[in-house]
Amino acid sequence: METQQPTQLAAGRLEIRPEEHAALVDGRPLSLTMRELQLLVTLAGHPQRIMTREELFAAVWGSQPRRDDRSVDVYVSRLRAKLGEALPETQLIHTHNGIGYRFSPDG
Amino acid sequence: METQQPTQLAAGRLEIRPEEHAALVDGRPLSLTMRELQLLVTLAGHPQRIMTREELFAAVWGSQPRRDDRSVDVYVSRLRAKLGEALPETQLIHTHNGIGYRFSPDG
DNA sequence: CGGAGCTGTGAAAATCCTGTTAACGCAGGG
DNA sequence: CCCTGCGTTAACAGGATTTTCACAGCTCCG
Repeated sequence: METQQPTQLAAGRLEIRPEEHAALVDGRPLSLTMRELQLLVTLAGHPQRIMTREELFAAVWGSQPRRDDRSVDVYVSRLRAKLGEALPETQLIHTHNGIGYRFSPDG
Repeated sequence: METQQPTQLAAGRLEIRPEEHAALVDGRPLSLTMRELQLLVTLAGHPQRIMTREELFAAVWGSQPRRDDRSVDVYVSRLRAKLGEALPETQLIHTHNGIGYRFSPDG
């Protein structure tokens, strides 16, 4: 069981405070939904690591995804949209075809 | 225990003087009730911080809210109405779904 | 007493979030 | 070219949450 309680995660101008339910850019919180935040926390909690959809789903939804479930993709898309609004020209979440996604603190 | 006694809180045209039981817009006092003022002071005392209903209730009512208590929401609504009258086109209090509310000095 | 204002509560109305599906685009292979 | 596999995102319906309204009890005065 991999439980982690980082009080703070940082990635350039982005700062994540899981216990405060907040993801800040320049000190200003983004309005993320619960799911979006959980997903971001999970990804950012494992920087530079390629995480499979299964891993992500398990961490955020707490169960196994159905076959052909696209929830993770949809939420990554929503998350990217909001991050992109606050941090244009920055690509924090990278796609790894056929595998999953990876969070890179440095763009 | 986090007690603070700021003699003054400012947010653009809004000025709050807790010890004088007053909230002013352009020097003109708003007529807020006790609860509304306490709520505003609490929120404004933690700018940009997402505060849960529990935190807010504890700070303003001095106890734990019942389950499914909507007092905080109702008072936020009343407070917004009065702030919105004095400062149209300004959104000082932001909702964070599933969590609580946040005060942002800059709209 | 009678009026005015504040409070908390319940419930309807409005808004937002979620999970799902499907359409679309892109790249690679045959 | 056409087909296929994969990722991205628009759209939608249902559910969950928040916002607002109405109301009844209280208190504070004149």
